[in-house]
Amino acid sequence: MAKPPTIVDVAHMLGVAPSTVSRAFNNPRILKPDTVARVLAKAAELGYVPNRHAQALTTGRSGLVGLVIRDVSNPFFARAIRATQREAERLSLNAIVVECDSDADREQRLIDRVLPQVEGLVLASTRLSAARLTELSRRTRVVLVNSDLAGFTRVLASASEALDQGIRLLAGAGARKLAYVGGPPYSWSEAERWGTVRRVAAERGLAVTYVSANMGTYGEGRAAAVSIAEAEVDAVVAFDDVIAHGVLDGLTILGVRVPEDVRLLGCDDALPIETHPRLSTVRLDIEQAFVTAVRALAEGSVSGQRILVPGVLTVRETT
Amino acid sequence: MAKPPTIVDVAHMLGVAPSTVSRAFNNPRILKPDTVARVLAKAAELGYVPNRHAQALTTGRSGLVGLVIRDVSNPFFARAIRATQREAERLSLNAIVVECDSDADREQRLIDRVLPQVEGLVLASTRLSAARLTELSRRTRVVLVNSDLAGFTRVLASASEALDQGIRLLAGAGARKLAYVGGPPYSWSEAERWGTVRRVAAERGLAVTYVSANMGTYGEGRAAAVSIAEAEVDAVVAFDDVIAHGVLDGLTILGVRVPEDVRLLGCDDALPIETHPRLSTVRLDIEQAFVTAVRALAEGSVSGQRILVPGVLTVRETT
DNA sequence: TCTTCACATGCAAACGTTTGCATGTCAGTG
DNA sequence: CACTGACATGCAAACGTTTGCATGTGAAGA
Repeated sequence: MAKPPTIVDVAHMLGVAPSTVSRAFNNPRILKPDTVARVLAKAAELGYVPNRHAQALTTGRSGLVGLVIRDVSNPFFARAIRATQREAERLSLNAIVVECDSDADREQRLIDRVLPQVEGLVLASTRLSAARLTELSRRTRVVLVNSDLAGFTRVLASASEALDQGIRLLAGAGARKLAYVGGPPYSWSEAERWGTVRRVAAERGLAVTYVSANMGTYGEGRAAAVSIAEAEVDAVVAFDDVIAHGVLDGLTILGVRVPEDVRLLGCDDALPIETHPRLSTVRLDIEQAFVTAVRALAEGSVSGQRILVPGVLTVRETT
Repeated sequence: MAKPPTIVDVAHMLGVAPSTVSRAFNNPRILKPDTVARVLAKAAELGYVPNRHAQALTTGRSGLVGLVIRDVSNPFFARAIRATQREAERLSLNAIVVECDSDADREQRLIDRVLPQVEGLVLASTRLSAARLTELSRRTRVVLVNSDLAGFTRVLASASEALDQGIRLLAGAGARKLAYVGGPPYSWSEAERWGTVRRVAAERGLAVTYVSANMGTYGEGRAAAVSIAEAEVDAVVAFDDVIAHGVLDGLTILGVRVPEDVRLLGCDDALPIETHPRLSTVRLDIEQAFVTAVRALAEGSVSGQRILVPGVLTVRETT
């Protein structure tokens, strides 16, 4: 691990000034093409790579964005990570991923830690209070995903419209009693989904019972199946696919057939696997949402706009 | 986003030298306790936070480690990311995650990009050639996970022993014909697993057919079910749980019952969900593996040791 | 009372870039 | 042939730390 060559090394070997080398990389058009070529050639020969720390120090730009999520094992966030990283790559950035477990204090702590290294932060379904977010936005650029807080640039992956369609479909197929298995409370997604379910159910004259799966785990979904079976509903809408799969498994164990006895609709469409029968769901355009978020960050748009990215109903075998 | 206070601001307000402030943070014991207290208090009051870029420039330490993986949506890597980040956190580091899709060139490109920012790299199931790795190790610290290359510090999450047990269990239950559904070729894990299956099968006098699922996706697993059914085997061992679940679904569609007609054993135990019947598998200690890797990096142990982390057989309902 | 030394702190260089300004050259114009 | 500019490049300061060395202080020992 010999120490790498610096801009000065390259400059000396060529008998030019360090600034010339710097410009050959950052501002080649103001140099004589021949000079640029010589510098680049020599740099390649020596294996010169700019020192990002030094660059960051002078320019204030570190080339890093932070992505703050709740749970890496949730497939939703897998898609989020991939999209974020891909877009960052396109913008010559690197992404640093932080998992913070639905715990606001931990989230704050971890954010404080990455803060000094990043140019900006994408917060997915953050648990931070409005006050803390405002404070945060004074220290760095912030873009919110799936949090609808006025004044912030925010991207919302909306399931509302597709869910509406889905419920009408269920009602059309004869469903009268509905259960909604809710996910993490206080999240924008939960509020939007539960709100939509309640509203549309009311419009269509469907009864709806609420069952909770606060942590959003598979196990909770399976446990929820018991109360669902007791409630003798015709259809279930779940907060997301992980929960939906839990419900599916739970119902199967109890001898309830899906979709014959009960129809089931999930949300996200992010699972790396399928089950049998294949789950009907709302496919969210998570990629689009995070790509948009990263772009907004990079552009430095502190515009505070509210961007909605709609999902689409994907009917498979459980409805 | 007013520009944050620097060490010099703090120093001036207190009438001390910048170096004193620096020492109050990094080397408090050589200062008068009272001074330390005053500095810390004033720093807190001003909201002073050390500039990591400047620190990185002088010390050469960026506080960042890179984690290079193949596929974020694979649950194996979800556990890897979590463990890495947690351990990094404990060591006051941040982790930067890079997904590179089983593509050596892309991997090289992305590594080159993060290289200047990180103190070291954890490469999980890398696709890089030995030559490239050697070259890489001259430029930064490298720890390998699930690649067994002599000379490098490497951590191996081994399924061998547990797989051996599992196959003996299958044989004991009367299995005579085995299928192995292989994952990404050229990976150490694949070599170890397939090697173990073949060896143990031979020892027990079992016939074994190889079916491939090169990309390691659910869909390939499901497709593989067809050839499995044709081969009329008694038991299937799959490279990992994602594939195993695909196989399970595929077999179910074909009317083959698991475990009655065919027994099924997966590997990893990382899925955020379960299916019905619950999958028997080898639970790998992925956390332990990555925690070890990060520690080795942080300690700067270029010792080149080979660390084996064994998995345990977890019998559930498919065997 | 003078010397010695430990201890606490200050000074200034260094880390590797970027960038505003100064300088030098040369072609084109009058 | 002198003058103006455009153009290419050099010079040096700045970014915010860390750290080896120098300095100043006061207490302990002689």
